[in-house]
Amino acid sequence: MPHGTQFSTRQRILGAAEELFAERGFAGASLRQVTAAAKVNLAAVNYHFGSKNNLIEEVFRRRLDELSRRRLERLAELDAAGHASLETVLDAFITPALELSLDRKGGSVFMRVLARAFAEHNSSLRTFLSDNYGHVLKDFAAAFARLLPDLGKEELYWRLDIAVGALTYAMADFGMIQRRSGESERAHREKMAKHLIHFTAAGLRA
Amino acid sequence: MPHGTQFSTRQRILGAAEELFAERGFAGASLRQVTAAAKVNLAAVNYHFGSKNNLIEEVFRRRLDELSRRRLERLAELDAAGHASLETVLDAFITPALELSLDRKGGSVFMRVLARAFAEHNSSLRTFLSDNYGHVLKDFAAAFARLLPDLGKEELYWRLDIAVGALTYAMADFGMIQRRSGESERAHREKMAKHLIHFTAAGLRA
DNA sequence: CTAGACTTCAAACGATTGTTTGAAACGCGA
DNA sequence: TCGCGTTTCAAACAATCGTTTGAAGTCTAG
Repeated sequence: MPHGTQFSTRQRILGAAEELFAERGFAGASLRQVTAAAKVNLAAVNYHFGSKNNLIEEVFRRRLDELSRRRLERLAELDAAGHASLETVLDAFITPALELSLDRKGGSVFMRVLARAFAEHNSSLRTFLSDNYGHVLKDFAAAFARLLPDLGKEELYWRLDIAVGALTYAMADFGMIQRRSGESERAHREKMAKHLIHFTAAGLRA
Repeated sequence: MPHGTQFSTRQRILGAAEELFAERGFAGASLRQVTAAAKVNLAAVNYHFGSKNNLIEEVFRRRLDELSRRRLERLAELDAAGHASLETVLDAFITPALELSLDRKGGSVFMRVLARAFAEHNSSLRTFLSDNYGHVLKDFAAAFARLLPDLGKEELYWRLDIAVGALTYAMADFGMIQRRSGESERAHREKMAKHLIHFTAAGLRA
């Protein structure tokens, strides 16, 4: 790492990798495709990141550090203000992801990558994500436990597991509903978030 | 195709491919790994299936033909008997997938492969699945529309999209809940199906 | 202006990818 | 037993994979 800002090459690689991993998967996107899309030299990946695996982890770290911070921040605000409800806690989890998606041109690029990670069952990637960001899910689970005191622990965990599935799948835009022509990406995603919160809250209450 | 039964090589390849695609993805599992696991010659894949892409499609066809048939059969039974409710229709969708999972030693191998297909956003695989098995989802959507007559069409589609996400994710066993030691795979999966139906029905009603 | 750390580059490394080849082995009807 | 369609096999194809190399280029502190 030198002195001045080093955004250029590193960030270009991360951006291109994110899009190609979302589109073709981690194994399906080659470093040559990534570096070509980023318009940098092939060797730049191993120079800046060491290996393809490290690049993959860095793609997650770049987004998840801030995403986790924002989620926990919103959750803490709710607890402090005494405004915690199923709907507001779900909103604290979803809205930061929504904003992240809307930061980028294509929409939910990173969320698609994140959903891919769930499919990697025995990979070291799941260990990496669980080790580094598992505490976020734990904090939210504790908040839901407080809001649903009548639910047994096992019952609660089942419902949370299903809820995470619904959220992951929907935020990754894996479904069949297409954005209506003329409707902005923002409007489409916000409508989805609204339905998602409504649906999941009802499922958790059941 | 010769005279006698030809289960051996073809079926061994399909079984090994299914497991490796579930574990490493379509791009991540090579034909050499597949043929080694199936204990057949490398060239057998191209001889029996023509290409890797055709093999992938055949992995789906082998399971989805019967799965779709059973799902529609159960749905038709419900309609004929007048027993259709949110819970029973969800059961008609989930139980056949559950039985398919329990047919095999490892549990939900094929369901994991199926969930991988959802992540392949622009691939020809999604087109193949949509073209050949889209009518199943359509029939179920129609059944739900009849059961939720007060819901607007757009509202209904949003909820169904979210429901499919929850079902896909859960049936693929992507969640964090582990089977309890001492608990059978069957008992674990049936418990999941019960929670899944309860959660999703509540979300659809909302 | 020079020394030296940092970054980029073209080129190549061996390994692995999907696919093709032609010969060998097989299985059954005639 | 012969002959012939079917299947298996080892070997090789060009292409692509992740990674490494050493030289060329860029930049700033001194």
